[in-house]
Amino acid sequence: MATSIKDIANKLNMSVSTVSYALNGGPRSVSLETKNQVLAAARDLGYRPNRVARSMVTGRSYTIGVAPPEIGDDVFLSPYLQLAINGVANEAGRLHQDMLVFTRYRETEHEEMLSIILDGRVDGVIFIAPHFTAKTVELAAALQLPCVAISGAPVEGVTSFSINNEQGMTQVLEHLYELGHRRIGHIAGRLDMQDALIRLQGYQAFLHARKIPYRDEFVAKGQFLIEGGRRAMHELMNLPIRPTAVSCANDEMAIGAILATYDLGIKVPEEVSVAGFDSTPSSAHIHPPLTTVRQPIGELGEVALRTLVDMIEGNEPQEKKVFETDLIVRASTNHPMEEIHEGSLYSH
Amino acid sequence: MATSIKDIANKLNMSVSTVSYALNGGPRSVSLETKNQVLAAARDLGYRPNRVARSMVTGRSYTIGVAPPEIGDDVFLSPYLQLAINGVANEAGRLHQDMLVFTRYRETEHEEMLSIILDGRVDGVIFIAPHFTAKTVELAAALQLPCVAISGAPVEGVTSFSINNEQGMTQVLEHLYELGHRRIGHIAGRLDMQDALIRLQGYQAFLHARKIPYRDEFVAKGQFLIEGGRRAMHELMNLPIRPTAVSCANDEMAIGAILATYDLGIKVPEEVSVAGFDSTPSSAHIHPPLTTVRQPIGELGEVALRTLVDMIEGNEPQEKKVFETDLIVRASTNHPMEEIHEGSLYSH
DNA sequence: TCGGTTTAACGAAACGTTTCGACAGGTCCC
DNA sequence: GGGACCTGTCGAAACGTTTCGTTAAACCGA
Repeated sequence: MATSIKDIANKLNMSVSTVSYALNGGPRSVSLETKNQVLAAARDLGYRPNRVARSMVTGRSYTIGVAPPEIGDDVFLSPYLQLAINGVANEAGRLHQDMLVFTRYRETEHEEMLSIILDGRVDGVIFIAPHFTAKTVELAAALQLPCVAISGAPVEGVTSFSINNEQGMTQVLEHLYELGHRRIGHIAGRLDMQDALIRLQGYQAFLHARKIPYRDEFVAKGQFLIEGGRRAMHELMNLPIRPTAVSCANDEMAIGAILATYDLGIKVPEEVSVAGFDSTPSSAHIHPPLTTVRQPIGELGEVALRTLVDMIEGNEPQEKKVFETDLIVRASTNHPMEEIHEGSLYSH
Repeated sequence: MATSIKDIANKLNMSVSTVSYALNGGPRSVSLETKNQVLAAARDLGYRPNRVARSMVTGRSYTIGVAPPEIGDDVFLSPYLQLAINGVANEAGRLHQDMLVFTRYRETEHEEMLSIILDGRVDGVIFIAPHFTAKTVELAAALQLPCVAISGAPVEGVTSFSINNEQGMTQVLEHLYELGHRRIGHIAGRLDMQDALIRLQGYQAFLHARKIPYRDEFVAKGQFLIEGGRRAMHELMNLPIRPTAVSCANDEMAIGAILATYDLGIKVPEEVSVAGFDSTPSSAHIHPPLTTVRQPIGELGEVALRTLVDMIEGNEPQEKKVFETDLIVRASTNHPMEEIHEGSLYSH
């Protein structure tokens, strides 16, 4: 067995409380001599404090929970999650918190999930991109568990951090519009996730504002995945009348879309412009490099963690915060070809 | 306060032990009537078991620790770590283990790190790509803590999972050699990490076996990072006599190397071949797509976790396992140009 | 010298579980 | 009808801490 505070107490013929005071430097004082004895004995015996026992009495674990979106296996392959978790981890390190990742989200219902979250191991939870169909976040918040969400849009009654999705969509569509595009397609993400839905709505709103008729066939679904984007792009490019530009709801699908253009021998951006969303690292390396919308995902993670720790410390939670986006123009977007070669895009 | 087992006992005028038996279905039997009463009361009171208290007495937390390599901020941006952790998380979910990520590695010395690891929150630890200069792994193993390492090479006295780095290097260098390359450069990783060192040694061994003289200036250091690879490639391409092919110790540096060729207006693979190592997702998307060595990082993570849980359950640890690698040939490598245009590579 | 404060230490309760020893009552079998 | 055995329950100890109430001694100023 590992050595405990009691072993030290026995060895030195002291009470455990004295040893505890000596080890922690409080809350009562001990004589310098005692303190040195205890420290020496602790070293000799290879004592290591048991944080589980401590957290039983203090109620603090200095560990925060991270709940990824329920997307089955391979959650950690999502660049979005990677960036968010990286931000959380960076800030957690600074604030001396460890990070408990719940790996069993997928197989659980709200009740079971809540039990996992509330079982005492963590002081609070960060939900990353929760499905808005899942009510776990709201329930957890209602049960007084400190928690925050990084999500597509503010969550009712929960401290949440999101980006201005409408703004981002407007930026990228405005860019395409100004390049001269009028037939703009959209590859949508998982529509059970806030970001996907709001970006699609932003797309529709933009068309409406510009008085461009909405065509159902110009919207394809890509599930936020590379392969989904690839399939969706095949669909769009096989239409009798193709879009001249495609805005994708995330970079992974945009990468898939570009891979589809390789398949089909279509040139980007000469024959079709492709834009992404998120500004993941890969977006800069694909050929051609992606025009995309930068959202400060890592920063969201950092701020979310900082706020969560704040809430745990007992401070008033802020209600929400919305981050701004930037357009990053790279080589995957340009003027539509028909301005140069009239009609050439109608080929099938 | 959250409701406890004692609240249920009070409400029903039972002893806590009976309630515990009813809730857990053992180890003693309870009457069906009692059981139903307890279950109903638990539901009514919103009871959730406190796993911290349970793990105090059982000694099991059903949580495994993940210790990333000590590489400062932005650990989660490393594709290698992402793939490994993804594998660990997948398998952890299946085996009902949560994953505690230690975020404070960087600021701690062995002793402090050990205290964090051994503080009772985890049943065992997976070390991912530990520096071989850091002795934390060995110390943890010596202290009887179940632990495994995913690392560049087997670690003395520790159950470890690694890939056959020599094999991988031989595969990629053989490929370049057969394409006709004789002036082969190498961009090395962080030489305080096993993988980097062994790959460099593999490079040297290959040259020796092929009787190609080793040139110091053909080896540049890239720290396993994109920017490092880019800088290193600039160095190599500015040599009076350039290598005609460059093997990089990981894909990120290879991507950096390709970015460098963009900077310099050098064509890949026409003027210089570039090969990576790891087969990360991005390697397939960079232009041109990277020839690289596939190592089953995710699988390593899965097997490591499964083995760790096995050890926790008390089974004999296996000593180590070495995984095989495959060469993936893509468009970034080809015959050296000088076979076609003699001497053209000497231009500076 | 005396009351009051400070310092140092002890013992015990508490956190929420699990599980062992004990015991009462019932059933079974020869 | 008496031991052996099972079933259901209780009380208490244990896990390793922190911290409160208490006490005894030392110290201080008037």
